[in-house]
Amino acid sequence: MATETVENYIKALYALCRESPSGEAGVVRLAQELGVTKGTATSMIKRLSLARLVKAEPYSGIALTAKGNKIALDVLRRHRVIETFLVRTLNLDWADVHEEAERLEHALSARILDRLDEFLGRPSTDPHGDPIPDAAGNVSETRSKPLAKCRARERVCIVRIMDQNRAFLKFVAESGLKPGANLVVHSVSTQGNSLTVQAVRGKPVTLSHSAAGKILVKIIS
Amino acid sequence: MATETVENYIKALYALCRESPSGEAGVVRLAQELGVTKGTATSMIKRLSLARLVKAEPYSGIALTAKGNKIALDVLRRHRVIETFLVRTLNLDWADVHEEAERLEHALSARILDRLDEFLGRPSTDPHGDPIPDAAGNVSETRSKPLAKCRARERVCIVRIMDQNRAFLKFVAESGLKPGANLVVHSVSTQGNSLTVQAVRGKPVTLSHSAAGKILVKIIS
DNA sequence: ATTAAAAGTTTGATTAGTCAAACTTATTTG
DNA sequence: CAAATAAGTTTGACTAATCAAACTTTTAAT
Repeated sequence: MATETVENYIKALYALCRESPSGEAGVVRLAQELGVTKGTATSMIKRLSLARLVKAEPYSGIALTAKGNKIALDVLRRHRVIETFLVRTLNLDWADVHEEAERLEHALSARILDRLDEFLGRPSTDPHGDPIPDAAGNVSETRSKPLAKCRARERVCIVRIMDQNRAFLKFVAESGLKPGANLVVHSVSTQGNSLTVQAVRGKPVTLSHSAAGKILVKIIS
Repeated sequence: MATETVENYIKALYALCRESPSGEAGVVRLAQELGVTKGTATSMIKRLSLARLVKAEPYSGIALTAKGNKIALDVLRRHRVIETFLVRTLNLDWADVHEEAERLEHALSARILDRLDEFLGRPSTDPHGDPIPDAAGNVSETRSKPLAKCRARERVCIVRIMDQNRAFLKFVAESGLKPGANLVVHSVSTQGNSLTVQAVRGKPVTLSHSAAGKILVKIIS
């Protein structure tokens, strides 16, 4: 079994590879993400490379191997099942659960994970709308687009919030923009740097382009 | 915060001090308990002593300080709340939960612990009958005596099983001797090395003296 | 009261994970 | 394109936790 530290590196690499267009991660960003120096990250990458969890040539990009990917999905599954449990069963605040899950995800055995998953009714997404990989590592992502790309008068349903920042999540929740909420796009500013939406029984909310970019929606047919 | 390793040393020391008549623990037993060499245990004791968590002179007994005791009770609380959750909510087997709780107890924040405790209705004992210290570190142990000290025809209620061994717990459960079960002591062998008991709606079970010594009971008035 | 055994300590080495700082390679940008 | 900057690597040192093996002290036994 990978150590807690290794799991954290793998998880961070998974996220970085996702959001980078090349599909590869860099040492400096990785180090930032984990709060270590870049030298530390380099030496860890060397270890992961030796263990065949990542593919990395000196002075070039880093990518997960199939083996590394499997670990990433496993950690992600544990993380998201725990988040769901903390919100649904223990009534923890939406905005707080990320940090808590971060600590617990490494201590969960396969057996407990499965019991927890069963107890929760095998949820397909966590409270942020992030898909929960199944035990085999399959992820089914709902087709969606950023709210930022919507046009005026479109009716949409929020699918996912792509940000774990506590302040942002608190704002999103207070505006009634949690996953599952139905919205109408009121208006889009001419320069496209903000848009106003209204939840079914809520007040109109104006969002910056960057905020609307982190909210994924599907169009209601 | 103490590291996971430190928490484990403290917890083991707490148990050893309890069961020793002098109230002090020794390095060799401690090392055995934790699966490390005695040299390792010695050097850790030195560190704990420096951190004022234990009181220890070279070549003599080890005792927890007030500070060390507080940590021990905190870990014990986390351990026992988790065990209760695993058995009551996730339906894990009585005999398996100890090892699982061992891994989880170090990853539980105070906030989650309290929510879990609340969710479970603030239980006073875990599934083995071990008392759960409250958040302030108070433990209320039910007055009880070992089943081994009972006489024939006494009616008793099982309060606590003082052993985490899986095989023993499986045997105890299969014999219907879980905490809360009511028994009649049928007979006590002349040499006192075994005794036969019968649960209310169960078959008679014969227990060795050592097994009966690990089962704590209270007399039904 | 010696001496053998058990308990406890010390020493030197190892692995995981980390940092600071010097260094090298790649990428920008004037 | 050359110089500046950013990205990545290496080196030497450190802490936590561990082991094996030599060593010392205490305890038990003859």
